[in-house]
Amino acid sequence: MMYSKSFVTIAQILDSAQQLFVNKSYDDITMAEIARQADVTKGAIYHHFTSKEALFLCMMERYLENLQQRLQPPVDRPGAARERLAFLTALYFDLPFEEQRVVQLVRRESNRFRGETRDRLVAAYQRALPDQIEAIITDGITTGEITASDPRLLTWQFIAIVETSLTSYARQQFADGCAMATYLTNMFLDGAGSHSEHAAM
Amino acid sequence: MMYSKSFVTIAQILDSAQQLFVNKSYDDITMAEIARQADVTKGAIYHHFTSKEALFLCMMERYLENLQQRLQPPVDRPGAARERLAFLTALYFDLPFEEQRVVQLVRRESNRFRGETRDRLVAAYQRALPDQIEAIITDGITTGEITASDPRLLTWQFIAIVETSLTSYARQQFADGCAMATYLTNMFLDGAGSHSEHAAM
DNA sequence: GCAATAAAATACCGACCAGTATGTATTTTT
DNA sequence: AAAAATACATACTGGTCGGTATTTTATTGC
Repeated sequence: MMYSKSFVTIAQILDSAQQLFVNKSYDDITMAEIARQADVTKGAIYHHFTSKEALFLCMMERYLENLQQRLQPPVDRPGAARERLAFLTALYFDLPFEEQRVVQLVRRESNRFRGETRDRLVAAYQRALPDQIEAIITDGITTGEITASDPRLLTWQFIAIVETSLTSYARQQFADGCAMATYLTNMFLDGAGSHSEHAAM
Repeated sequence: MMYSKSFVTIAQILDSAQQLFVNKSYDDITMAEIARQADVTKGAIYHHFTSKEALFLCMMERYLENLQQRLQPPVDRPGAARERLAFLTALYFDLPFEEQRVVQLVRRESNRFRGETRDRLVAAYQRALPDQIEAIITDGITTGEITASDPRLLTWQFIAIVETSLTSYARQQFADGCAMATYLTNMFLDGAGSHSEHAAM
């Protein structure tokens, strides 16, 4: 074994696929395009992946598994939910912008798939983001820091708020990812309403 | 003149297109499928619409214009931002569930288009939702009811929070659309953190 | 260094689908 | 009621793209 050549090729293919799928929709990206971007031929891709769908899934699972590990520290460590959520969000914002946007593919493209592909895609996403955030939120509810409400709904709301920042307009409003993470976390916990005891920004 | 037969046919086509596009992605829906659903032929569709893209755009513009008018009352009337936002959201939830989901097509599919199609799609969406919500939020900032922050960002956050409710799981947590609208609005204004002076639910 | 096998390139196939060309029915106008 | 315009149907085409069959090249075990 030790077909290191293969691993390099596979990584090239996955990287190229990721880059292309982020900027265009699944159907708009052709296998030939991915091959060209990866500097290999279509035959090489089909040697390593059984189908376009399998390639997409593999790329997403690789990305999401990496994301999951990257976001683990604030989940494992104890502390105030506010700080842990802000920390997790800041870690996410540390990624290159293009890599941040890959998570959006789950929502954008998952409807296209059925059966095992869809299940695995959703499961990988679940592990990478909602499960980890929900763990922090559940802790926050236990300690009374967060209002007792459905944790899953709260998780979705938090993710939704963070995702609003994935635009160039939103980026311009903040100095860096850390400031943005703090703002978004505070917005989630304190809301947009005026109440003197909290500074939302 | 005024061939009423055409208008019926056109409406059938647009209704069918809307129904199909909500449940599957743009590329997965064929013109033949739309024709079959509308009980006409592909020729009939191409008689009334120059292209698939034009049909999609026409359908969306029709929907968004209708949505805009539907959501106008709380924008025009004065009052507390909290009540106006909750009212607007409740009006939205009064739509059949399938029609609520049509707004998601803007985010899901607008990347597919370029040039005029994209511009018109985004503009129609802007008029129907963000512009109207931003008007209320801006008023809320003026009166001090909402914290002074970028109104456009706040608008996106509000929309994002409301969109989290477009799942069957979220529906099950609430008795009706009005309760859901109140919860989501309060969540936006008061946040998820515990603070005795505000009841989040 | 030589099979054996994996990796990658080339050439091609079949299905699909947006869009068109063309013909026919129906309605409106003259 | 003839002419003209509109509405719709059918059959077809051109091109695209996922996938495969086959050949060539590189790598590995012996």
